[in-house]
Amino acid sequence: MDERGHPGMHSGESLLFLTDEQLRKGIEAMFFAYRGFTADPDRILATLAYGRAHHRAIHFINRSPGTTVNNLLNTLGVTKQSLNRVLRTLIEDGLVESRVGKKDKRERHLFLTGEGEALEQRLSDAQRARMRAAYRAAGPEAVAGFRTVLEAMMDPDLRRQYLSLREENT
Amino acid sequence: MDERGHPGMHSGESLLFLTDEQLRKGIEAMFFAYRGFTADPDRILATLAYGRAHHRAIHFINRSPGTTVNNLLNTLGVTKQSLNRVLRTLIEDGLVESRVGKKDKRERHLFLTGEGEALEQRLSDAQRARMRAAYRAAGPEAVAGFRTVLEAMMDPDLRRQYLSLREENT
DNA sequence: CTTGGAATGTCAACAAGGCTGACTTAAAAT
DNA sequence: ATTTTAAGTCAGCCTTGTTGACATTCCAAG
Repeated sequence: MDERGHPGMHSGESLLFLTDEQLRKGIEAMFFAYRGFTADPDRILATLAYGRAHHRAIHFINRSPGTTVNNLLNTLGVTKQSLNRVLRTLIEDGLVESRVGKKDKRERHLFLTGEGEALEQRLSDAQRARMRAAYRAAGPEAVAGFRTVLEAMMDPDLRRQYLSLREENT
Repeated sequence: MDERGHPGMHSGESLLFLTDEQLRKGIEAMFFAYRGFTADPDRILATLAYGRAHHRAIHFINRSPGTTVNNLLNTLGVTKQSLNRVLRTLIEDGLVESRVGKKDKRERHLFLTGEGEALEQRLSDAQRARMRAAYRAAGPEAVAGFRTVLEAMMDPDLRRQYLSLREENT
């Protein structure tokens, strides 16, 4: 389709970085990078009979201790049945604790146990090691650009969640 | 530590962008952005009884027409049984054509049919639209940084594949 | 020419982790 | 008192990944 940037759109600036070829490279970069992104935790999880879904739950419970099931549902974007299956095994295995809400007793507030925190550490250490290497190799300016583009790529709802993440609900 | 990043250095410079908190934000950015990244094609695929696996196969066959099954296997990082299941439906549905190799008749070379190309267009148009919006909002420098960090995040094998992608094998 | 190994395809079985739908329980809100 | 909400559960289905076993084809080395 449009192979080179058309100068006359917004201003006179070069839009060469918006060609289909550039976009295709970006798409493939996302695909390959995401594989790397999940590779290290996946290896650890495989030895424990857990999967990526468990990792995600653990990550976000750790980030927001006391979060409710509903909150987690919205963050993860899965059905409560899917989440419940994962959560149940984590609670049975003693990695997550579910406490009945004080104000609203219908709610369950989720916390990592000591053991849960230990696994979270193992997983995020592995994932951060790769991120750290990539960040260090790329430098601070590239990192800023990386984050900017990723934010712009999110759905608005998720971007809001991503940007807020300061709410603690206990 | 001070706040400004100094582009070219690596000794006494600020490493604030390498804190665990910064890394965690990067990790979550990847998670949320990847959701956005796949959302639009997923919606189209859902109406066609295809999944992400079909999209990936179609994408890489389109990128390298005539690629062999083995090549595709390496690129996608799945087992041949998994790929075969997807490939079979695509061939049955007339989106992909499999031609016996001329030099080595054991190999199958894969091509998109007209119909296959049409679907590829629909899917990649949708995906590129989001990427284009994100790129435009972020600007060329951010895009360069985005690509740099993603490349650094890949496994070395995959990075090589990502960077080459010029081989045509027919 | 024979044989070993590579590339491909296929069958079966299984698991993770998505989904929908239906239903229960408890508690809050109206 | 009734309705709505939060959570949990059961059943069943789908996609997409996995292993393992095995057949076929055919190149290439002995």
